[in-house]
Amino acid sequence: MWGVPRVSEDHLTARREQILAAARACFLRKGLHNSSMQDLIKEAGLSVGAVYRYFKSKDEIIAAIAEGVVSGISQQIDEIAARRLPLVDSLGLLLEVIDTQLSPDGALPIAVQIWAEATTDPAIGAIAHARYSALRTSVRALVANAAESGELPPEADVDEVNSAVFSLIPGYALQRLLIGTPEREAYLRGIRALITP
Amino acid sequence: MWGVPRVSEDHLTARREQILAAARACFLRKGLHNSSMQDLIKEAGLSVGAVYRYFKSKDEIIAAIAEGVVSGISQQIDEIAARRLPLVDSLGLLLEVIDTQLSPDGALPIAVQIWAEATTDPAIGAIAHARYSALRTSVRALVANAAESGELPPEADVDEVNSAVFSLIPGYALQRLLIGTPEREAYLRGIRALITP
DNA sequence: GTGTCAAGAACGAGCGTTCGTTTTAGAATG
DNA sequence: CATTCTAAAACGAACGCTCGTTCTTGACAC
Repeated sequence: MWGVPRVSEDHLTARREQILAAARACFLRKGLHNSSMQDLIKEAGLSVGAVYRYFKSKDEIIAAIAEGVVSGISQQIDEIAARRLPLVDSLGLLLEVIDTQLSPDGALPIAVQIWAEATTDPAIGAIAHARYSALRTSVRALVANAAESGELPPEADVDEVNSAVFSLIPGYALQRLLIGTPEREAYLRGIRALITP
Repeated sequence: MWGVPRVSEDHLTARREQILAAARACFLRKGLHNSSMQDLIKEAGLSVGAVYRYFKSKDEIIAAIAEGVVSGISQQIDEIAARRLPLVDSLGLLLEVIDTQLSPDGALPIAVQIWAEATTDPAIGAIAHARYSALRTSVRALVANAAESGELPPEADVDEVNSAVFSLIPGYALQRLLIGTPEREAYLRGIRALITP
């Protein structure tokens, strides 16, 4: 027969999240591959056996983190798009979201590590592909709004323009992560000057 | 009397480059941390001792690769800037350069791995900072040209605009690496539509 | 008893690195 | 030119250690 669950399902997902949170903390501090299982087991305050009950390998933990790393950002972009503001204003709000994720406990430093992993590990590559596409699709709504409100040339292709607009997001994040500049407002002024010459 | 170099200096730098080339090949295939010293020693066709004569640790090899990974690109950007073409035309040429570096043996897949390492390793972080800044400065010449030839609003700040323009380069590279799109020409049309509305 | 769940000792594999030894290049010598 | 000599260069077995993972054990709820 099947055993009756000893603990609530909430407890189980909470444990899972506890492990993932510990893993994120370790990966942020030491990187995906310089964090040992022992590191993140200790960080989670659990035992080896407990962790291996919820994830059957380190790769599975990495994959789970890759799955979740930008889901919050996607949501927030959708909310911004729903407000149907002018393109540059939307981008301003979007950059605010990015700024909150640039901190040492934000999603973006881990996202960069996932990208690196994606270039050599097909399983992570597939996840990164899916998540990055989803982000790109969320931003597309901003560009579609701009096209409808006449901010773009009538013959402009929304997908093509979106490729360029979307670049501004990881481009900003990478500059901030690697060289610390520019400030959000300065970056926004740069965009404004570029797109309305 | 005293010993003189037993082999030519060319031989020594050639050996060094042989090791770095092998390391690049391994890192491309398996990533920085999933490539063992034995992997890249075998790839180089040398012995353990030979490799450790030229580099005193794996970290030193990684640092050496980080130093050199985008130097070729910087040069090519400078050449494009010297031609003083309209901004979008320069970007077109620049994207051609990027395309050549996107292939599985190009510099960019390794650059992404370096970025990831930079977020957790201060030594690599400093190198990445320097190299990324240099790239950004090279692109700045393109924007400065555009400002001089009246392609930008007179009050535009070149550095601020450059932050935005520069984003278009890693932004393109990341989209190509992670999701395979867009084509260069489509991307360029998107930029054109965005900046001349 | 019969099952789940957690604990942590134990394991083999593989890691980066060291080091004593062998080979080799080429100047010195006659 | 032939030989000797020596430090540089290359070699690769061996080392200590840490890795990710498995397995045995037992506590606790039915």
